[in-house]
Amino acid sequence: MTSSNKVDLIMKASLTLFTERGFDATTIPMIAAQADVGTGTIYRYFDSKETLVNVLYQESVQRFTEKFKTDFSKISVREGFQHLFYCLVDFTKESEYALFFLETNKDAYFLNETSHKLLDELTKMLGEYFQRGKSEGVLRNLPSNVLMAIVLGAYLKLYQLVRTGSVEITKPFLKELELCCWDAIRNH
Amino acid sequence: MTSSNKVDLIMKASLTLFTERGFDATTIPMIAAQADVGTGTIYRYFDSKETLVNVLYQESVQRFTEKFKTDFSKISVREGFQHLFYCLVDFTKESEYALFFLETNKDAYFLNETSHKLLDELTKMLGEYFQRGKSEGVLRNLPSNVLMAIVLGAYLKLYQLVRTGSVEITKPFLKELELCCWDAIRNH
Amino acid sequence: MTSSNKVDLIMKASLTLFTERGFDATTIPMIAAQADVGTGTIYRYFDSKETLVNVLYQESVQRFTEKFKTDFSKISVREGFQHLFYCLVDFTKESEYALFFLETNKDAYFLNETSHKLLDELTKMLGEYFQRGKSEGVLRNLPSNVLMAIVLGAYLKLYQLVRTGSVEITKPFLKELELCCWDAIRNH
Amino acid sequence: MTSSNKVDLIMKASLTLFTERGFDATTIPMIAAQADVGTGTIYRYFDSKETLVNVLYQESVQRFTEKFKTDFSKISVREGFQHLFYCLVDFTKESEYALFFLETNKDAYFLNETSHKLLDELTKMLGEYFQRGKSEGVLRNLPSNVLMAIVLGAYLKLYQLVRTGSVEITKPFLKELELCCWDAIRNH
DNA sequence: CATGAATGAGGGTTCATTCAT
DNA sequence: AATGAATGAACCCTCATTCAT
Repeated sequence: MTSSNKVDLIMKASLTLFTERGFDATTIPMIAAQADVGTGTIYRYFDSKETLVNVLYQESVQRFTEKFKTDFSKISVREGFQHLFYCLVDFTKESEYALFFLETNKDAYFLNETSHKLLDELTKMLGEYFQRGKSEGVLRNLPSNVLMAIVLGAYLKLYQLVRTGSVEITKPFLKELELCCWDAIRNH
Repeated sequence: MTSSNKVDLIMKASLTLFTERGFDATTIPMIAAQADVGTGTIYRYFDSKETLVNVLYQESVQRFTEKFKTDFSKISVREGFQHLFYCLVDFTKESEYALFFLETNKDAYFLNETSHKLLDELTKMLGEYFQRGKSEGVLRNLPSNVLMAIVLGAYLKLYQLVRTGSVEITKPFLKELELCCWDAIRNH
Repeated sequence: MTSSNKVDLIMKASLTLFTERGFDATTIPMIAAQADVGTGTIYRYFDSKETLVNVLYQESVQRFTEKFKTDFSKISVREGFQHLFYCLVDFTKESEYALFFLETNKDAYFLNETSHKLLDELTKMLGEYFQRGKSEGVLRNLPSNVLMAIVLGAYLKLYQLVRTGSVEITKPFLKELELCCWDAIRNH
Repeated sequence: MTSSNKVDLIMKASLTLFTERGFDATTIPMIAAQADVGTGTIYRYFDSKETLVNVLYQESVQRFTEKFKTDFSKISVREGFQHLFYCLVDFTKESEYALFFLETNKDAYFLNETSHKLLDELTKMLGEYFQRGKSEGVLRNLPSNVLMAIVLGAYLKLYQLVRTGSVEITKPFLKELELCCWDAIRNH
């Protein structure tokens, strides 16, 4: 009933396909078939395939950024990490394909300026958290982007296993995973 | 010796381009230009673009597998991990693009059965190592593929930073990274 | 009266756009926007884009034919030519784009039989006039369609200059032009 | 045997189709079929459909300009006109479709800067001729572009009749036509 | 052996036309 | 009656693949 019904179908289909096959291997006819709309319909809502992928990317980054925002001054570095980790978990729970922006290399040729800007914003927020952790001596003294890469890279690869059904998510499992990642970056 | 020269040129060019731009965004003329051969020449040595990418993938996996093979009975779990980690380091040192097979999702549509089989072989070897670690109580009690995902995911994402020049590799840096990864999966 | 209002809007918009951009470069949405109606509305009044262009063409030819009709027996060949010339002038004065049917090559692929028939009717009338002029020895002894082509071709090309603003129309200017054309075809 | 064999086929086919049906109504598959080449082949030699039409246009204008160039100081205005007229005749004799640039409105959206420049060059040459004619009092005192429009418009419309086979060209016929056009613009 | 000109299937995209509202 | 969202055929163009040289 909502006018954006078709838009949602298209975005959901695109997100899945882009994540599974990549931008270039995903064709507009594929998306149209998956979304059960005509190919022309996609162009009623998105100027081009590139626009579509950027909208998707930006929407993902923004939702994650929103979710991640919190008053870090009120929580410890340890709690901050738990917050980050369960943001990732919640985010991927909403959609198996939501971490699309993590799979996409940030210098992918199809990303536009807005996409870069939004990612930079998120990166900055994450960077500030990691910086504080290092200042307090709680986190390893490695560049923030390295700490991020370790956590996000590990989680991403892990979630690919979830998608293929090789691994099932349970509460205790998540708890242990969180510990893994935390142990990877904290000072011992 | 003479003709295999061209094969090498083609494979090196392909590896770089596939890793940098992805399989679909890389065209045969691009590879030919980069390798400084005619487009037709590529087809003299490889049946198709898909064949080429699979040969490349398999060659990568095999070289890595070969490098990884060692008599684990003679070393501790801790030493085994160091072996694994420095295999990754050595491998990427040979070519920035060598980890192509790690960047390629294992259910990528263009991988054929042989590629899957060779990857499975490597996975099995890695699995055995992780299994032993768990049996000895040294590693966390998580599925082996999860432990692998954490280590490889982290290293892979990290190496993407190296390729973009955001991070520089030094000996002490590698040592700390190795510890990160080890701390992520070992029992505390 | 009410619904024909929309028809008029659509036809006026079409005439302008078809003349300015050509049949193929003019889209139905363009016409709809220019006429300030919905795209669907155009199809309420015209079966198809081809129907529309033919109705337009026929209407133009018919209006011109009506204007051109006169009792030639009462006027001289010279006066007849002035009549023809000022028919062209009046016609273009009504709308800069009215000569659409002259700009359209008569073997344009989109013209249907009715359009051809109506043009033939006009051609016949013009032909009779030119024939008489030749019989009386006033006009050059060239095929009538040739005499027509000279006059119409010259006037048409001239009017394109008017549309681009390169030339301004004044009474004395028109008088001289008329003489040009007359001198082109009369016997000297 | 010449390497430009295919280029010639494509250009000839394009010229015909663009002239007969217009730029927009002519599709690349049509041109390919007419030229008896694959669609891809066209893109080996021409960047785009727009490039193709511009090359064609420029080639036409240049060949005509070359033909038209002469030492006007050595001939009278009357002789100059004969030169112009028989340039048109020769030009169209080489190919029925050679006057493509006359059929194309000079503000057609697909013409690029080079095309405009070349046409301006020709226009300037023609303008100088007409100017001289007016200075000497031989030609009517009308703007040069008007005099041009009359002659070129008349000839163009005339040649469309030739293409449809409605009119046959003979030497005496041409001689009379030349007189028609001359009488249209000369001072009486 | 090596090449690159030639090809056509299939990609992204547009737009004439339909139809539910 | 009027609309414009939805559609898919057909556009322009690319590129994996072939083959004559």
